[in-house]
Amino acid sequence: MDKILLPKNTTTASFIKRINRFVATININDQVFRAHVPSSGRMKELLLPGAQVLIAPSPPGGRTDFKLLMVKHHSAWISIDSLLPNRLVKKALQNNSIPELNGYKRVFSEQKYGNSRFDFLLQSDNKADCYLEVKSVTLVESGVARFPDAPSERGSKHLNELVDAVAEGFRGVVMFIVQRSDAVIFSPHERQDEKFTKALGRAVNKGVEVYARQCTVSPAGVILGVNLPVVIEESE
DNA sequence: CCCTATTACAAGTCTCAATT
DNA sequence: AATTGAGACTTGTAATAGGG
Repeated sequence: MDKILLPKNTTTASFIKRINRFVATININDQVFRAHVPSSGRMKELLLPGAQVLIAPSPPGGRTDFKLLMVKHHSAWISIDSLLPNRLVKKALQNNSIPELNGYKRVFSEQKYGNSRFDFLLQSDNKADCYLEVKSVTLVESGVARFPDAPSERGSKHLNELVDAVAEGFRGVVMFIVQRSDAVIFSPHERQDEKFTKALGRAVNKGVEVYARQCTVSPAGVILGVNLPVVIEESE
């Protein structure tokens, strides 16, 4: 089983507000602390005032007291650490437990390609190199997991670079890791980022493979779950 | 004057390169 | 071999600039 365990010294707190991209304030026993927000998404549906959050102490010497790990939403925990999916996928690759990506001998992290850096490069002696990009998803709307949570120029750029890689004869894969368990399908967030949605459709047409995975989330950790159907609507 | 648009800044973590 | 520094990465906020 592919699983990322959270540190044992976690506690809960009440979310107050997000100060900026990186910092939020939280309430513990009516005392206010600063907490690092380890995710670039907006998460405005999740980070509501009063929401229960799971936190861990930040390393000493930093500028925040705690780090946000999860937020409770409709009585379910959702992981908001955008780096966790990378660790999860890395573990799964090492365990050879992602059927679509089995059989590669070597795994490299953060490999440069063109002007981008992809999360993983998979290599074997007898097949083409495979570039893999992992995306963290925290937003679900009525069963539909959505990405991105905020318009991102980089997201589209990554997809286009994957298309280039495929055109060169490599294998290109993007994998969306949905850090919650209430999704039924995955679909790009067209309202939020039209460019990304179009880029994803184009990428698929050009041979980039797209997968989405659900997760089982609890305060103990995050377990990689089943595949979700990927639905990309044709808009043109 | 006010509303919109643009811009700079803040922060934590990771990687890679350079230095000890 | 181990440590350090720079750079990339990201959005909300505030300050500033520009147009009406």
